[in-house]
Amino acid sequence: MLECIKGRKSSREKILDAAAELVREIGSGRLTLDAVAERAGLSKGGLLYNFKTKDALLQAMIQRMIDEVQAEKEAYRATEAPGPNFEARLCVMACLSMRKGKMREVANGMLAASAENPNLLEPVRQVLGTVLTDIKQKSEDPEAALLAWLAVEGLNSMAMHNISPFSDEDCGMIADAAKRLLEKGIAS
Amino acid sequence: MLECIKGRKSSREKILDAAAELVREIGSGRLTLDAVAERAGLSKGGLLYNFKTKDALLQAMIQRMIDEVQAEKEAYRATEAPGPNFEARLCVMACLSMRKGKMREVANGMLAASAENPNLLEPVRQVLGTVLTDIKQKSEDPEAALLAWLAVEGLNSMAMHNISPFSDEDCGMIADAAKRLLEKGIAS
DNA sequence: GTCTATATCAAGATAGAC
DNA sequence: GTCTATCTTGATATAGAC
Repeated sequence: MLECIKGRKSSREKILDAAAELVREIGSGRLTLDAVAERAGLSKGGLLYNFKTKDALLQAMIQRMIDEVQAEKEAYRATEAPGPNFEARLCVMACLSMRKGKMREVANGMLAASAENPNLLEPVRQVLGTVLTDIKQKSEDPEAALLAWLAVEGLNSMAMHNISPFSDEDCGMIADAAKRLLEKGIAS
Repeated sequence: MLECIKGRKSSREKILDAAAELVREIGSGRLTLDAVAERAGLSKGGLLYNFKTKDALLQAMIQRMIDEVQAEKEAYRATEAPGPNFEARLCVMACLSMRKGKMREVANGMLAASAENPNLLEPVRQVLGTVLTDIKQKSEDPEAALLAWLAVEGLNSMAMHNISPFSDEDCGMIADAAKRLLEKGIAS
C-alpha cells in the first residue's frame, strides 16, 4: 500500500507477481523459492529477506488476492446502477473481473497455498462466509443470487485449474446470463 | 473393474482411497508416497509395485474420479424423469452426488494432480469439453443449463478446497434452485 | 537489502531379499 | 506381491560476507 512512490514495483510486489505466474506454469505444488527468486530477478537470500518463510509468502499471496477482489467489488459499488440483488451483482462483477489482466494470475495464490498448507486458506473461508451472509440478507431473490454467484465462481475455478472448456464468447454469454438471472430471477 | 471377487478391496483401491483421504488432511502438494503407503497399510515398495511412479498414481486418481462421475451420470440417466434440459440435469445431479460418501474424497485426486503436474488434468479438460458441447447442443435453454451446471461446479470447487461456507441446508436449497432453473429457465 | 555458501532434511525411485 | 535398505536429488532455511 505504501510502495508506489517510485515508478518501479517494490521487491515484494515483483516477488508476488513471479510466484503467481509460476503456479500455472509448473504446478502449485512445485512452486519453489529458487524458482520464485529467479523469476523475480533476485537471489534466494533476497527473497527470504522479504518473506521470512515460504508460508509467509503464500500468506501474502492469499491476502493480495483477497484485497484485489475486495477493491474490485468496491469499485463496482461506486459505478454500478442500483437494482435488484445489488450486492450479489457486485460479487459477480468482481469475480468476473478475475478473468482479465493481473487478477487472473493473482488467483493462483489460492492454489499454491492450498497445495502447501490448507490452513492458509482460512482468510478465504472467512471472506466467503461474509459474502454468503451478505448475499442471503441483502438479496431480493437469494436463490437466484446464490446461483449466479456460484456460477461465476465455478467459471473461475475451472480457469484457475486451467481446465476451462469455455471460449471467450462462451464466457461473455454466461456473464450476460448471470446478470439476467440476477435481474429477472428464475421463471415461475 | 475386475477386482471385486474377494470381499476385500484390492491394494490398488486401498491405495487410491488413502491418497484421496490424505490430500485434504495434509495438502495436495504434500502428498508423499511414504504417507500414502502408511495410510494404505503397506510399504513404499509395495506401493511402487502397484504404481510405478507417483505420476501413475495421480493419473489413476484422476481416472477414477472421471469414471465415478460418469457412472453416476449414467445411473441418473436411467432413473430421472424426462423433461427439459435433460442432459444438463444429469450433469447437475452427478456433480451434486460428489458431495456425499466416497465421491467427496475421490475428487481430491484433481487437486493432487493439479499440484504435482497440471498436465495430468488433460483427461478432465476433455471431459469438460464434451460436457459443454453436450449441454449446448441438447439443451432447450442452454443459458440456464450452463448456469446451473457451473453453479454446482462452483459448489464442488469450494468443497474440494475446504472453503465452502455453505451448510447442508444451504446446499439443499441451492440444489433445488438449480433444478428449478433447469425446469423453468430465467424469467423474461 | 541482496548475495553466496552450506547445513539439513525429506522425497522419489531403485535393488534385491523374502 | 510386499518388504527393507539405499541412492540421489532437490528444497527450505541459516549464516555471514558485501
